[in-house]
Parts: sequence; structure tokens; C-alpha cells
Amino acid sequence: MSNSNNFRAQESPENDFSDQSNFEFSEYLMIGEWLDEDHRTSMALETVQNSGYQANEVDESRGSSSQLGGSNSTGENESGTVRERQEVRERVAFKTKSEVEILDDGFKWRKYGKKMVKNSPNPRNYYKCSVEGCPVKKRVERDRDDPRFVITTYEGIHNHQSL
DNA sequence: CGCCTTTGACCGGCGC
DNA sequence: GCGCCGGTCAAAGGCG
Repeated sequence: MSNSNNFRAQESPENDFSDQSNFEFSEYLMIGEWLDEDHRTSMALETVQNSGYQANEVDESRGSSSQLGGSNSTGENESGTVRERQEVRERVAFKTKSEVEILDDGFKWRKYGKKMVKNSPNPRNYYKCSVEGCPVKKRVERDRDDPRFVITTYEGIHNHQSL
């Protein structure tokens, strides 16, 4: 309502993890932590690189083959080749102090699931960008340690402009 | 009337 | 092999 900052998953030019030979799967690095008027926000970026991307089993049971499959590449997609060996995704996690979990970030989201995670009395909500072709997903949950904090995790890069 | 929320079921991965 | 756990789908209902 008050703050409509446009969060964008952008890569910092100071990527020190260029030598990711040491990391085989994922890396979690903290970008920063700052204070707002009433919102304290922490931000973390996680770059997930699947080097040994295994082939997705195409289960025709229910036609639920719309999992990570797709083309979230920044460039043009490929026609025919559906097998991607290396897929680099971005995951940005925000930790914001807020009473409500529905924070407006300038994008339109469609909730597609709610799940109770064990070890936490708070449910986890799953959102997806309403724009078709946009593979961005969002995960909102309340901090188990500090219920007054809300953890919002963005996954992917928007394929379009905000609104 | 269109889009979104809700809720249970389903599925794949992993551990025991 | 079974059960837990986390993530997604999909039908039905609700709201603007």
C-alpha cells in the first residue's frame, strides 16, 4: 500500500562466486540488510545451478508435465530441444517485517497452493505470476522464529515489465 | 463473465 | 518398500 518498490532479481556485478567449481549445487549468499521506516528487510540471493540436470520423466498420468519445464532463458527459446543441461535460476529471499503477508510488489500473482510446513505453525503460500510465459514463482511464509516477519522468496526472472 | 482463492489430492524425492 | 515432506494441480466456489 505504502511502498511499491519494484523488486527485480538482478545480478550483482560483484558476483564473487564466479569460481563455482567448489560448489556443486547451490549457493546462498547474503546481499544486504537494511531498515525501512517500519519494515526491516533482509535480502538473500541464491543461485542454483543444476549441472547434472536429469531428464524429467514425462508422466502422462495427469498431464502434470508443466513443472520446471519451459523456457526461462533470457534469450529466445529453443524449438525442439527441450533438454537443458545447465539451468541457472535465481532465488531471491526477502525477509520483511509486516503484519500482512500480502505485500504488493507491483506484480500480479495467482495463488496456487498453500501448505503447512512441519516445524512451523504457519502455512506457506505459493504464488505464481499471472502473466503467461512468466516462470516466476513466489513463496510467502511467516518466519517461524519471528512471526512478525514475513519471508518472501522470488524464484525466476520476469519475462515482462511490471504491469 | 472472467479471474482469482480455496482446499484436498496427487506426485516425486529422500530417508529409514 | 513405505512413509514423510515439500511442491503442484485441478475442481468448485466467490467476488468485482
